[in-house]
Amino acid sequence: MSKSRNSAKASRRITAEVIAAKLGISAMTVSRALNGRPNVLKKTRDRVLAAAKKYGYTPNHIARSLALRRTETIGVVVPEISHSFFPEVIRGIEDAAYSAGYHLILTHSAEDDSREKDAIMTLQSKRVDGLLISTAQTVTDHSGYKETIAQGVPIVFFDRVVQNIGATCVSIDDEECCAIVTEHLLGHGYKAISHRRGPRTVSIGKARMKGYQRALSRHGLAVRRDLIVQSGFHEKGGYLAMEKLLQLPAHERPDAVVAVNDPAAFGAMKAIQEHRLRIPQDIAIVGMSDDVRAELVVSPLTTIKQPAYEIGKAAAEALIAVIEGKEDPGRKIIVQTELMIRKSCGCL
Amino acid sequence: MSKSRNSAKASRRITAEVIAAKLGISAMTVSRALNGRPNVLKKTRDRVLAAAKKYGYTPNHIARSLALRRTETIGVVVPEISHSFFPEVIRGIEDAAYSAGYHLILTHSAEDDSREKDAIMTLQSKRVDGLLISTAQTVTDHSGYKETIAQGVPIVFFDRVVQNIGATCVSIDDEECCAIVTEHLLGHGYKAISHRRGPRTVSIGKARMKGYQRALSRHGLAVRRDLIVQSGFHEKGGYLAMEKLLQLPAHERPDAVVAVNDPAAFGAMKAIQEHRLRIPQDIAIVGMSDDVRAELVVSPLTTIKQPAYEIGKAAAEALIAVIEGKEDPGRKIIVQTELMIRKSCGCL
DNA sequence: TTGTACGCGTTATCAA
DNA sequence: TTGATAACGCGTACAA
Repeated sequence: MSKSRNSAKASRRITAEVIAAKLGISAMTVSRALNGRPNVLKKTRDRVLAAAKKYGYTPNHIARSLALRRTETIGVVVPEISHSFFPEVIRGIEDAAYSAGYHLILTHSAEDDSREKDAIMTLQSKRVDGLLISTAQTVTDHSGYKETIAQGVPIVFFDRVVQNIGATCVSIDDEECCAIVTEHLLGHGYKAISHRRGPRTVSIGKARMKGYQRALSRHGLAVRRDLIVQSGFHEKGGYLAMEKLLQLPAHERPDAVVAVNDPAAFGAMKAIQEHRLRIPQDIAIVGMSDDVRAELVVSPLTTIKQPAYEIGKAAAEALIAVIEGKEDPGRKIIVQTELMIRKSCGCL
Repeated sequence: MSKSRNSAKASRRITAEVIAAKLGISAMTVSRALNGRPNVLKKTRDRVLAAAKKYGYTPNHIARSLALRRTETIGVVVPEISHSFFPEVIRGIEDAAYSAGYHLILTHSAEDDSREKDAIMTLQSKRVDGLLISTAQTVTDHSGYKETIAQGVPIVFFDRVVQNIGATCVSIDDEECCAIVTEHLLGHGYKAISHRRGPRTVSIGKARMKGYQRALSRHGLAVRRDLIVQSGFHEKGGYLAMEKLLQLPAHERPDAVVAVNDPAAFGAMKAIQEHRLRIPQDIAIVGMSDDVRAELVVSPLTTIKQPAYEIGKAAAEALIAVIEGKEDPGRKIIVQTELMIRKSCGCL
């Protein structure tokens, strides 16, 4: 009976032990009752439940996590939050997590390598049960991911993935999708098709580039290096890349453009319009990702619709399955897409 | 020396104690070194840092949180994630939290009362240091919030706020903003101005309604009940409400519409166009929130720009200040807005 | 400057 | 069915 014990007693925060004392039972029984364990007398369980409600007892998950070495929490790392694609993905993640009783710690890397690394480290410190990552553009070194996996924290990549390092990957078939839009243009007679390519370091940039090339080869067309310009994933890059291309003499200009994603396409469209050229009559253009703005711009954009919500949901479900040992890591999950034909490709 | 201790040693997870053992010092010194406490020999600190890196030691924040009774984590509850407004708010929150060394647990209520309650409870179980909430539409009872605050968990409401219960509130001046757009229409000669009002249970719905009425009164116009129709916050509601209004005989129809927000305005616009009426010539319309689509629709929407990012940032900063005892709870923070004049109001 | 003992609130384990 | 004890891994307070 130390004095500190006495003085604290009055304002003591309610813990399982406090409830137990009120009821003249042990903390262990309180814990068992609240967790729905079978080995508790129904009568005892009812008394515990009533007391818990009466005193407003909320079990301390932190202590629980420490004892169980499980937090029922998933760490999420996205490169950006505002881009309309990610909020939908996050919604899918949240829904799946909620159903399974997991919570989300959300971080964003702002496309920055070191901030991503930092986020992953802190998330590990917080002992998340697993990680859901879409890589930042500047990431080139994958050893950090491997280390994390080696330490027993499973990773599921989505959208921007890193394959063959033991992590499950969820994405669309980027190569195939880009081949589809490119073929769509080829099928309508376009010959000089240009590509606004994405960053070389990001998986989807590389894959889409491949798809573009594959489509051309399949139609017996040579790949013209001068028609491939790096643009990044944003409007500005798309605009600048298109500007550059429009400096070419008229007969060398492309008659169509495959942009790595919709924002890049919007930028390119702006450049085309500023040059007083018409879409699709003078230059046709297609994008990828089905941004909300795609159907609203002056010449509605033909694009590939990515089911963002489904990607998030599938990724979270896969991660939880791995966490709970119901599934092995390293799977590749491909989510289905849809070609949205609008006016910008000139075939309507 | 129990046997379990021996057998576990080999695969033991690296803790401060493990690092300490390797170095022949105590766990406490490791802790001190890693937390940058002054009372550690520089030489010792360097050895600890090196060993930590070598063995890939990441301090266990869960244990730390338990000991400190602080998690450095903020719980966020938003009614929806996809609506373009909230992602920007979340980005602001994340940035402010990141700078201050806090993490975010993100939940969404899906506009559902009980799901929100559930989220708040679990968040409290996870012992977040504070809560950032934008209320769900169906919430009518505020006693849950009060209880949470009484238990010592500070709340900051943003956008959809609950005033006078001891929580800091961050929002735009909804009443004033709605008065401004309404006055803008009145100033350009519109007489029969209709309102697509929001849900009665949500603070911003009520405040905007008031602003609309105030502007009318100020111009000596009576409020016509038949021109006020509830629409909710979404396109569909805006559409249905407008449909209803267009059933009125032509001379009783409004010549302008003040929508509670942009999505509701889009819905209304759709209805107007389906009736082959022109915007703004036949019916002018203004919104509120500056959705990304506002400037892209056929008749670009005049609206109030809400600085979503700033709202999130201000809310997170205020919460952290309260958590760290640097500020008292209960403040009202008003974020500045901007009137974006486009074509839909007919004054360009 | 460094180490020891103990508490944070829960659960696993084993005994009753 | 229930209880006592010892972890989980860290930080505080005090002693050395």
